Amino acid sequence: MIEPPGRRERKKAATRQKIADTALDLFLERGYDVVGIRDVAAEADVAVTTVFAHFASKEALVFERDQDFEQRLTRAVTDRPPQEPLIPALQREVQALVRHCTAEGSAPVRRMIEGSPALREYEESMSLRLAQALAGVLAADPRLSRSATACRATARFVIDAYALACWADDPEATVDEVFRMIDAAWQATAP
Amino acid sequence: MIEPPGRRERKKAATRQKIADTALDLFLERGYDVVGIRDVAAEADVAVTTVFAHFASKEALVFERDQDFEQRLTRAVTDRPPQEPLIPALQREVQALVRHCTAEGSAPVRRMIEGSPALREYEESMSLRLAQALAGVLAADPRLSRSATACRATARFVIDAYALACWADDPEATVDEVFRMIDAAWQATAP
DNA sequence: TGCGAAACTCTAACCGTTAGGGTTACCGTC
DNA sequence: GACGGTAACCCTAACGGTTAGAGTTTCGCA
Repeated sequence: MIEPPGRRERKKAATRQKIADTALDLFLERGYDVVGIRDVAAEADVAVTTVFAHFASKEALVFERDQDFEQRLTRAVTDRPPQEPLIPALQREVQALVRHCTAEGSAPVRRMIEGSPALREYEESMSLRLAQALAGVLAADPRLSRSATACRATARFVIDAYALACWADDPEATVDEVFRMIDAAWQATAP
Repeated sequence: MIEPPGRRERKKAATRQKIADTALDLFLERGYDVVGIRDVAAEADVAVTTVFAHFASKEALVFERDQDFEQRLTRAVTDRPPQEPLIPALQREVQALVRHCTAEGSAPVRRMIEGSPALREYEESMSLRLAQALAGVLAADPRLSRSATACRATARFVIDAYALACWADDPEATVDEVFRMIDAAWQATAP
């Protein structure tokens, strides 16, 4: 099924990777806001337009690592075992995502995000998209049958847990504590 | 105590007001993204730099109306009667804020916000600031004595209720429903 | 009256982003 | 193996938000 990609696709992927790597290196080395897109393009030896052919914005260069969060979260809901309750399944997945974000090597990147309002805003807007996707699968799950409002609220609460934990001193404990609240909130929506 | 402001301050306020009014008029009339800052400045008969002396960004021109949300929310917590429980007090205030945002005259503005990703992102980032301020007063309230995490989570949940209701078909019912969830979540944090 | 400062002005740029249009390199087909 | 289509890439030039710098007007106050 999986054909080995042709030269064309390999070159494209290589270009994308090189841009992302170069950008992150430059950002970490000199600072996010003193490095311009033109610098990144020059260092990666591509045209500025090529950068924007691969990435929608300067901020997107920083968050390439967590592209698949949306899929992971929605699958945690749709692919959970038949009798598995919703909240613990979500909690496990959020723990995994948070671990990924607060891993050893991610510390400099997180410090960089913390220091740039533009990056923090971008992360928030990603979270919003995440919450909307999650609300969608919650509303569609026949095992749940909750109101659209309950689904949307729960989705946002879950993303809140993720966002809070990413910046907390003790991420794992934060997820647990917030999910205790989410569980209570979810029970309160039982039809 | 309150001195009548001198000519200087009155002129400054008038300039600010004129810029905001002109901007909103132009935005609603021609569309947010086809109207540039230079257009606004020209129509208001001021320099572009003056616009930015009064407003931090183009988006801020649209949201001048709800500057005091932060103060209103925090006061709803700190100024509530001695024995008044937290959640209903917050719920009332959120209802008021939502009513303000979904009032008759606000419809065109909300449609404009809906149509512009930049404006929606800006609104989200304002919400984040709101949640942080709220978390602060919750943590400081001696009547509550909950963990910092519980305060932060609750604050975000409350802002979620506000954000969801602003875009819901039935804002008032949405606030009520989400606050039923928030109440359950908050009870679950009792020490 | 005159001084200091705040409000405002103009000019000229910086930076992210995009449109337009051209070149190269790969892929599938005859 | 030549060949046409097209995806990836390039360059130039611009647009629009935003800011620095430096000058001018207007106000408040001594």
